[in-house]
Order: sequence, then structure tokens, then C-alpha cells
Amino acid sequence: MENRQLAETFEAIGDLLEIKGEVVYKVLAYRRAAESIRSQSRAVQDLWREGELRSIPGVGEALATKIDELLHTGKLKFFEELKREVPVTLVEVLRVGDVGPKKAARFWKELGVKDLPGLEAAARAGRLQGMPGMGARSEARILESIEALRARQTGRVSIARALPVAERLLESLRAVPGVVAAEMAGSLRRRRETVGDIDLLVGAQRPRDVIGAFLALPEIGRVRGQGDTKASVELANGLAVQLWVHPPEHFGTALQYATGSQAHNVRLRELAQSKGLSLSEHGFKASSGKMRECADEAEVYAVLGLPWIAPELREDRGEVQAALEGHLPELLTLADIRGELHAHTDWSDGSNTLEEMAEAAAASGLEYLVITDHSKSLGVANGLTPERVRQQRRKIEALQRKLGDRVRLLHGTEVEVLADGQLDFADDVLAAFDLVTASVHSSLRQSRDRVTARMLAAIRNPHVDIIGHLTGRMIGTRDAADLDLEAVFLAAAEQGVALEINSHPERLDLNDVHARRASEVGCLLAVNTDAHRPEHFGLRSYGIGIARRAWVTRANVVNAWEVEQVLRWAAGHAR
DNA sequence: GCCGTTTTCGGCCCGACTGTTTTCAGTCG
Repeated sequence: MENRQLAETFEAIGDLLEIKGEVVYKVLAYRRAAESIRSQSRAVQDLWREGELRSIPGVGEALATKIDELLHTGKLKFFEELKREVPVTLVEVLRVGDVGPKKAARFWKELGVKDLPGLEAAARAGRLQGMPGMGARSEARILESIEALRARQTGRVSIARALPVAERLLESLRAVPGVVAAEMAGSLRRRRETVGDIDLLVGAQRPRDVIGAFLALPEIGRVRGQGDTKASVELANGLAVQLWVHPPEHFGTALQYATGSQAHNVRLRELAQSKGLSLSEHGFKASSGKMRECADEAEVYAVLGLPWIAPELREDRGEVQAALEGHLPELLTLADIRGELHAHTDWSDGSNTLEEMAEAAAASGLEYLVITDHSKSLGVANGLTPERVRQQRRKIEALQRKLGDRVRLLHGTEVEVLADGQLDFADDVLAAFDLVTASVHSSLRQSRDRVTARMLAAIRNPHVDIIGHLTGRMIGTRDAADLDLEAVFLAAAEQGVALEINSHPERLDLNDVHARRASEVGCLLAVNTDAHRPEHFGLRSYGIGIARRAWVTRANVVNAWEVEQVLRWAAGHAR
């Protein structure tokens, strides 16, 4: 059983317990454990075999026993009994805005509502209004929320879709009179791979004026709520946006609060309490009632005795402890990247010529570019035969003479790892490349053992330098291949083979949790764009976000090295 | 249900907004 399934089980238990009316701290304990399991860099199943379940934060005696039962039998009696008590389909009702555990429980007990269609039918029939504390407006609001939920399909959107929208909104807000600062916050600022909504924070003396100006923007579709300091809207394009406005004097605490994550904020507030302070978005309140405001975010951390923590780390994955101990990593930045190791041209499935891609690389400030067109078996991508590989090499050499020292071109390949684990080029063909990336594009649904064996075979081929987009997942559309990641990471570390963080926003593969584990066991990484056209070089910032979320530093990122070091490594890491 | 340089028992973050309320519960982030 995978971490994701364990986390989902505990999450469902938390929801059902909450509907049942269990004490809130027990509910929170299940949720915290679920989140902790989700962000575990190792497979819980492995920890279980090693008897290390209790090392997972938030897992105590009771939950360790439950994990043990789940992994032994695939089932959990406690959960099965709970489902007999409370219909598990009620969990979907909680996803409706303005419906929480209390209302869900009452709809169920008093109206017999067991699932989402049941709730909708009850609302349409006017059966919700008239219940204590519920009027016609509450009922209409719930119907609206159900429709919004259906229209959005999945609740989360790609960071690449949300980020440009957020930037345009910030530009509009900065133009509003009285606005002295406007920043994005929330999961967007933390650079999660997908975001549930866009969170924006503005610093201004007269918040109400800013909110009025914001609600008048042409992009706004529907206003979900508004007050003196915050507004919640849905844009015409369906994205949800939240705006907070605070006076500049406490912009720092407000930005810290709005950035989250919630679990990170809870840690900070606990830390504040231990110093006799109460931390909120408005500032630190001493027991005397005296407020200490922070205009700057770094000051918030300083008051707590911490160095500033980069937003990408704020997931309650050990960053507060690391900050307390002075062990925060010096994170990779976009400026650290010197070269691109994975790019395609019209020789295979890219859109542009060698020369156009080389010019674009030079223009974007890259020192070197490795051309890695596909190999012959990837027919849909017009993969290269060995003969075309030789032709391409001559072209690249000629182009290099023309380019001079503006950008260094290297000849590489993205060679297919075939269904049987063989590579798509013979060893003598592979040996002639400057750099070899091996990737899987098909037969991703093979059994765990077979996919893992293919990857291990590729890693152990002495010519392979990098494994491209390891799991093959496409966010929201294709699941990751079932792989023994731990075995792959250990083999890659041993062979000195680098693992790619593919920056394409639909891939982001490795993801943050996996990249962190790979890095922990000593793997080299490469933050590549897999560019198929010049604009794609700009996607690297998304890969950098993942690398930072994975606590990655410059030293073990191959394309942060100078080109000569890359070539020495490519020539010599195999044993 | 978890957890411990205040504790192995008694705590467990903090505030805004909404709707339907004459003072607050529920939801959300």
C-alpha cells in the first residue's frame, strides 16, 4: 500500500469522525498524520518493515497499530466499523463550500442526505431552509457552491495556469491609489505544483478602498464574500482568488500568515506561545496586551529567534526545527543554473531548428545547451536512427563554429528505455554522445517489478548519465508508474547517475517529496526544461520551485556546474 | 490521538466573514 492510499484512509477517517462529532483533537490527529504520511520522503511500507513507524511525526502508538493492520491485511476494522456508522459518501458533501461537519451531520440525521446528489436534491426541494440557523440565503449559497464544485471538476489547477493570472492581478492592484505593496501568498508563493486558489496580499492604509477597487476589476466573475480586510471571489475564468488587505505597518505578519502553510503557521504560533506571545496576522500580542507589529516578514521570524525561512520550505516538514538549529539549506536559485541538458529540435518532435534553439538558449543566458532528440523507437516523435545521429552531430559541429563562444553546444540523446529494459541505441552509438539521458515513454503500466528492473538496467548502463522524468506522471491525467523509488535512488546514487527534475508544469517529475529523498541518499539532480520550442526555456522556474521545495542546494545539481565539470562527470562517473 | 528545555497528564493557533442571530455557531484559511 502506497503512502497516498494510507494518507487518504486517515483523511477519510478524520472526516467521518468529525461528522460523527468526535473531539476535534482526535480528528486533527488523523489529519496531521495523513499530511505527514503524504510528505514522507520514504515509503511507509519500508519504514514499517524496519519497525520505524513511530518515527513519522504525528504517528503514535494507536496510529502505528492501525498502519500495521492496514499493511498486514489491506483493511482496517476500525475504519470498516466507522463506515457502517456514518455513510462514507458524506465525505463528498464536505467539499461543498459553506458545508462543514456540523451541517453535514444535521443534513444526514435530519434529512437523510447521504451524498452530494442527495444534498442537491434536498436544497432544490427547499428542505434546507427552515432548519435552525438556516434560511433561504444559506440554501441558495449551498446550491451555488455545488455548481461551482461541478464546474471546476478538480479543485486544483496547475501553477502555470494560476501564476500569470496572479501577476496580472498584482499589477492592477499596484496601480490602485494608496497601495504600497502587493504580493502573492498561499500555495502559489510556496510554489506547490498545483494550487486551489490564488492568494494575494496588499499593504495599504485604507483597506476598504482597495477591496472596492479589486471587486471592480473586469476579471472578477462572482463575489463569494467581502469584508473590511478581505475579499473572496471567483474570476470569470473560474479561478478562485482571495485578497487580504492590511496596513503596511504589519505587512510582514500578514504576509507570513497568508503564505502558510497552515501547518507551518501552527508551528510558529506554538513557538510564539512558548515565548509568552500570541501570533496572528496583525502581529505579536504580549500577555500585557501590547502589540508588536512587523512590517517585514523576516522580522516575524527574527522575533521567534529564527532566520527567515523560504516560502518553499514552509510545509511543516522539519523546516522550523532546522531553522532553530541553524541547519536551513542554502536553496538552489534560478541564477545558479548554467546550462540546459534536455532539449529537442525539429530533428525529432521539437518545433524549431537547431540554430533557433541554440540562439534562444544563448539569449536566455545559458552557457551551454545539450541537444537531446529522441531515439528511433519513439516513432511518434520521429526518433533518430544512428545514421541521422551522425548527420546531426556534423550539423551541431558546424553550428558551433558559427556561434563561436556565445553558447556551447553539446550532442546528447534522450534514448528510449525499451519495454524489456534494453536501450534503444547500441553501446557504440551511445558512447559517441557527450551526454546520455535515458527515459521511459511507453509501457509505463507494467508491474512494479518490471518497471523497476527497467530503470535499474538503464541506470547501470555505463553510458547513461541522466534519467529523464522518472515516473512518467502527467499531473491530473496520467498516474506515475509503479516503481520502487528507494531502489532506484540508491542505484542512481551509487552509479553517479543524475535524476531529472523535469520543469514542464504538467510533469514536475521528480516531484518535491521524491526529489528530497533522492537528494538525501546522495543522488545528483538536473533541473531541465525538456524544451520543444524556445519559450519552454522559461519553464525552468517551475522546476526550480520543486527543487527548492525538496531542500535542494546548488552543489548536487549537475546543470549548475560549469560545462567542463559536466563533461568530466559524464565521461567518468561509471565504474 | 499526539506529545513533552514549563508537562507522561493536560494541554493542543488565531482571527475574519456569513447568516441568522439579539450574542453566536459554523466555516474557512
